[in-house]
This record gives sequence, C-alpha cells and structure tokens, in this order.
Amino acid sequence: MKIDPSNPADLSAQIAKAIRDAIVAGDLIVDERLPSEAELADQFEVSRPTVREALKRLAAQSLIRTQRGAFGGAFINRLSYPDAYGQQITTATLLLSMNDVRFDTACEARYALERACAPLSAQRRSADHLATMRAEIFRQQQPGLTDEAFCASDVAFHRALVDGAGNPVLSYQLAGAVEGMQPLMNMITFTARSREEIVGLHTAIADAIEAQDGEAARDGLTRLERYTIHLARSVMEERAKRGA
Amino acid sequence: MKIDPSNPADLSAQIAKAIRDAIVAGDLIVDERLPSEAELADQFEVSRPTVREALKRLAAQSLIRTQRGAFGGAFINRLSYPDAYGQQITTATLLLSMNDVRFDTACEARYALERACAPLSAQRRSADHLATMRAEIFRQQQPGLTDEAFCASDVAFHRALVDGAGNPVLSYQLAGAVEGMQPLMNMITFTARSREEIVGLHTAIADAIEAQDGEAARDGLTRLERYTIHLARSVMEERAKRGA
DNA sequence: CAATTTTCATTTGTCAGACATTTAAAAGTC
DNA sequence: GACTTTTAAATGTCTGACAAATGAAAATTG
Repeated sequence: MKIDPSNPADLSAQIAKAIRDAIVAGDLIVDERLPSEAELADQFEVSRPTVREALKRLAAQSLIRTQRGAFGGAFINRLSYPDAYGQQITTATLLLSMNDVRFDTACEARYALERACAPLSAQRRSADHLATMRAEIFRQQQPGLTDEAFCASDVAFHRALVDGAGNPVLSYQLAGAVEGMQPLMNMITFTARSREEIVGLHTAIADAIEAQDGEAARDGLTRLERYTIHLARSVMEERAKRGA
Repeated sequence: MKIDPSNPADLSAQIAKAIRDAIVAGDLIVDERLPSEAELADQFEVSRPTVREALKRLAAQSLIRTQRGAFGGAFINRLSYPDAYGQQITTATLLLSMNDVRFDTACEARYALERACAPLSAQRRSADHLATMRAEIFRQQQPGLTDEAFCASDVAFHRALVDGAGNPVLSYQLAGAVEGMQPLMNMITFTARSREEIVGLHTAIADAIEAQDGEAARDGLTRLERYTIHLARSVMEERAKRGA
C-alpha cells in the first residue's frame, strides 16, 4: 500500500485509492481494523488531516465505519444490501437527471430489466409479495391520491414484483432502475382515465404472477411500457402546446 | 441548507448530506460553483477542515470536482456515464465478495439481465459491436490464454452484447452485473473442453444477433447460463474432493 | 472475594492558524 | 495591440491543540 509522493496534490485521493484497492483485492478483510489515523499518517508520511480526508472518502462509499474511543478506529465495513441499494438509487437518480436522458430511453431500460425478473417472479411468487402488489393496486384506485403518491405506489408495486424473484442481487440491480426513474415519472400528470388504464395493466400483471405465467407477466409489462411511453408523449406534447 | 449543531459529532457527514440533498433536489445545478471553503465554514459555523472533510465525501461520489487557483473552488459535477460505471462496478464487486453470495444467485441475476438486452441488441446490432463479439470469440480460441485472460475476454464479449442494445442506461445498469461477477468467474479453471463449449455458445449467440433473432439470442444465453452453473458446480466439487 | 466505581490511556472529531501551490484576472510594458 | 508581470483568491497541506467518547485496567467497597 504505497502512494506517489512526487505529486504533492491529491494526496488524500491517492491514499483513499490505495486503501480502496487493498479492500477490493481482499488484502483487508471485513471487520478488520485499520491503523489509527496517527499511524497511517506516519506510514504514508503525511499529516493527520490528509489521512482523515482519505478516510472520509472511503466512509462516503460505506467502505469503512469509524468508532471513537480506545480500541476504536476505522474498520472495514461489510457492504450491506441496504447500503448498496442506497448508493445505487442515488447514482441512478443523478445520472438520469444530469444527462438529459430521454424518457423513452430510461423507460426502455427499466422495463427491459423488469421483464428479466418476471419469469423468476412468476415461478417463485410468495404470498407476501403478491399481497403487497394487490395492496398497492388497491391504493392506486383511491380517488384522492396525489400524482406523487400514485407514483410512489407505482414504485412499491414494481419493487414487490422485482423482489418476488427472490434474488437479492437482482433486487439490488433493479433498485436503481425502478426508483431512479421516479423523478421522471413524477413529471407526468395522471388523469382519472390513465390511472384506470394503469391499474388495469397492474392487475393483469399481478394475475399473471399469481397464475405463475411468466410469459403473460412479460406481456403485461410490455403493454405497460408501451402505455407509459404513450402517456409521457401526450403529456409532453400538451406541455409544449401550452408553452407555445 | 442547514445542519443540526446540537450533535457536535458527525458535523462533516451532516454538511455533506445537506449539500448532497441540495444537489439531488436540483437546488444546485451542474457546473454551479459552491461557496469557497472559508465561506462554507462561516455559513455552517464550523472550521475549514470540517468543511473539507465534507467536500471530500462528495468528491468520492463524483458529485463535485474541485479546481485550485483564483476563481477555482468546488463545482457541481455532471455525473458522467464512465463515472457511474466505475461506481457501479466497485459496489457490485464488493457486494458480491463481502456477502458470500452463492455463485448460482449471482449467475442467475446476471443472465436474467443479459437476456433483457438480447432482443434490443438483436434488433439494433451495429457492425461495430458485432465485430467486437467476433474478435473476442477468436481470442477465446487461442491456446496459450490464461484463465484470467479468458475471463476478461468473456466480459468483453458480454459487454459488447449489452452495449449493442444502444441504450446507455441499460449499459450502465449491466456494467455491475457483468463486471462485478468477474472475480467469481476467475475462480473457475477452464479446461480445453469447457472453453470449446463456451466458444460454441458464444458463436451461437453472435450468430443470433447477426441474424437479428432475439429469441435465439435469449435461448443461447439460457444455455450459456446453464452450462456456466454446471461448470462452476463441477469445479467446486472437484475442489471439495481435493480439500478432503 | 466479588461487584462496582473510578481512573486513564487511546482514538476519533473538531478547531485555529499558517504556509505552499495553483490559477486566472488585472496591471504593466514594449 | 500583444505580450509579460504582478497579484489576489482559492485549494492543498501541515502543525499543534483540545474535546469527547470508550473500553480496559485499577481502585474502591460491600
């Protein structure tokens, strides 16, 4: 674990990289304690603030956790699924919002990925996930619901569908695709007619999952994708017309 | 953008969160300049090192970039696809290596996601991506290849397949699934016979993509998944026998 | 002797002030 | 007017210090 002292700028980035590489390579194992900040400062021949900045970089990625007090210090953190979900969602949200990704592109990616889950979800459907899907469909039929709440319920429905596949790695990957799109979905205003349509498609998907018919579930998702894109287009056109 | 000074620990984390939330909410837009470290220190009523630690946390997530000199400072960074790829791969790799995920689980997720790309890739296949796939297949047939090089070529083949879908959001999502599995794949020793088998399946997939037959490409991936899991099982059993 | 309390060393979290380095705008020069 | 020099502002780093937390060891007490 060495750094290049020839470049006296970016020292904290170099130190962070050295430690991160050691973690990724498996040289530092979970729950192992790093040397204290003072010791690291000696090893890398830098000051303690520089070491601290490096450690904060690693903490931001949930690679380490710190504990104060005697026998405290920085410990290699086991990257948990919730932590990974969170990072995934933040990154996906920012990627979509900062790169003016077309709605169609994001939508295509999301539904392609969800279709990947459908057969597994149909095969392994649990009563729990099915109940969640039905409950969210019920919620979506309530008249007083705001557009935001409708979108949030939509996300919950799709999360249940994805989690139903019973594969945590898949759930982790999909978290970004589904939740990262929420801000884009929130831009759509849902009429009573369109909500009815979406609830119908959701019901078809839930029915297919319940019947363990993966192919039908995929079809339902495809129809939902097509309708979502259609809906977004009309909203955009409407907005363009008003703007002009 | 406020912090809770009642808890005098975690100040840098609180500041980082405040700024991050402002970015995600869109209050701070791309390429906008943050106040200088000294000004931030005044605003939040903390010292400059504390502000710096907060900024380093954000830099670790590629949310800001810093520039020295007059009229330099911290700028809101546009999260680029390469940056997002990198974070995605690091996170996925660590998630798999630190949570003793079963090979089958990771494999299932990866191939399910790749199957999601197959129809799009078949539909939009470009000469470029097809050429890359063929080139990697050719490389995989070279006799002197190490197992690591074979795995790397395998990843390159699948990346070309995924990128062929022409959807950057999809490519971003798949980066973690495909590259994050490489360490697990590297644990497999490939015999001449198994390489031959894999090259055959890769060729079938490439042929399907070239023929724009999405269904056949999906089938090829399913067979490849089945064979990969079969291969991993035999390697594990072999290893267990030797260990005992 | 056992249980409890106190002390204490260690480590992180924060602060203040300072200097070095970089950088682009502003001032000066030909 | 084009080029060079100066200068101010900002980040990057260092030193030294103190506060707060924390677990272990020592002291105290029943």
